[in-house]
Amino acid sequence: MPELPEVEVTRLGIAPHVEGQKIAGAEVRNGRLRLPVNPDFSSRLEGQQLGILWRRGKYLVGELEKGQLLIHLGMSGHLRILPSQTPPAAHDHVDIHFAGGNCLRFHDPRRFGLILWGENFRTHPLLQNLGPEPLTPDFSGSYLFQCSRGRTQAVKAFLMDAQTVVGVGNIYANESLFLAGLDPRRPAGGLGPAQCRRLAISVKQVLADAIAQGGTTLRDFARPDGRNGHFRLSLRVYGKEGEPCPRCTRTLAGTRIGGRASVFCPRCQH
DNA sequence: CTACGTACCTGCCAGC
DNA sequence: TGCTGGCAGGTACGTA
Repeated sequence: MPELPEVEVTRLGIAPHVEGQKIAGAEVRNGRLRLPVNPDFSSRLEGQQLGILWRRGKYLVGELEKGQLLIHLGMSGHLRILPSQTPPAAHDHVDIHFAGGNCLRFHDPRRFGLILWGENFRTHPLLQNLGPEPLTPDFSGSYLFQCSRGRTQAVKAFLMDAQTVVGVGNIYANESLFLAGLDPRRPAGGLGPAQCRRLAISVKQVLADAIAQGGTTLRDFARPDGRNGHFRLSLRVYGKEGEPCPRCTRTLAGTRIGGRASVFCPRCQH
C-alpha cells in the first residue's frame, strides 16, 4: 500500500481537517495492530487540541498538547475524514472524533499499520534508526556512494532499507532504478559515484512526481477524500513484467529480490 | 555487523 | 460453483 508519496498525499489531505481541531474522543474497535493501540488511547486524546501533522518516512506524527499521535499505514491502511456518524465498515479499526462533527477514520484490512499515543516519538525506537528523507539535500549521490561501500546486497534491497533512505518501497524502488538505468540485482557496493548520483536524482524525481499526481492507486489505496491517485498511469515498469520496455520496447524481465517482485529492462538497466 | 528468510494478516485472483 | 495456492504497497525478528 502506501509508500512515501501516498503517506504524504494522505498528510496533505487530512491536515487541513485535523490541525487545530479539538478532539472529542476516540473509538477503538480493534486495537490489535502491528503494535497494540494504547489501552487508554481515547482518554489520552480526549479534550486535547491536535496541532501540526508532520511526516517522517512513512510515519505520520500529530502533535498534541500533551504527547503525540503516531500513525503508520502498513501495507493496506488508509485514513479518511468523514462525518462522525458515518457507520463503520469492516476494518475501520479506529476513529478520532473532533468537536466540529467530523472524524478521522483509520482503516487497515491487514493490520500491519499502527496508531499510537506516546509522550515523544522523536526518541522512540520506531523512528530512531531511520535514514535521511529522500526529498531533502541530506539524501544525495555522495551520501549513497558513501553508505553503500562494502555492501554486497542488491541495490534494490539496499534502497528499500529504511536505514539507507526512508519512504522508498517496492513500487518506487523499481521505478527509480529503471529511471536511473541500473540493474536492480547489482550489489550496492559496486556502484560508482556517477551512478549513485543518478540513482539519488531518480529517487527524488519519481517520488516528487508521484506526490504531485496524488500517489499510486493500485487496489485499495485512496486519498482521504476518497479520490484515487493518478501516478499509476505514470508507472514505467512496476507490475509490467512481460510488457515492452517504454524506452526500448524490449520485453521487461521479472525476478524476485529480497522476496519482492522486481521488474526491469535487461537492455536499459545495467 | 551483514544478508537473507520468515512471520504477521486479510483479500483477491488465477487455476483447477 | 467452490476450493487452493500464491501474491500484495511494510516492517521486525531470528538465523547463519
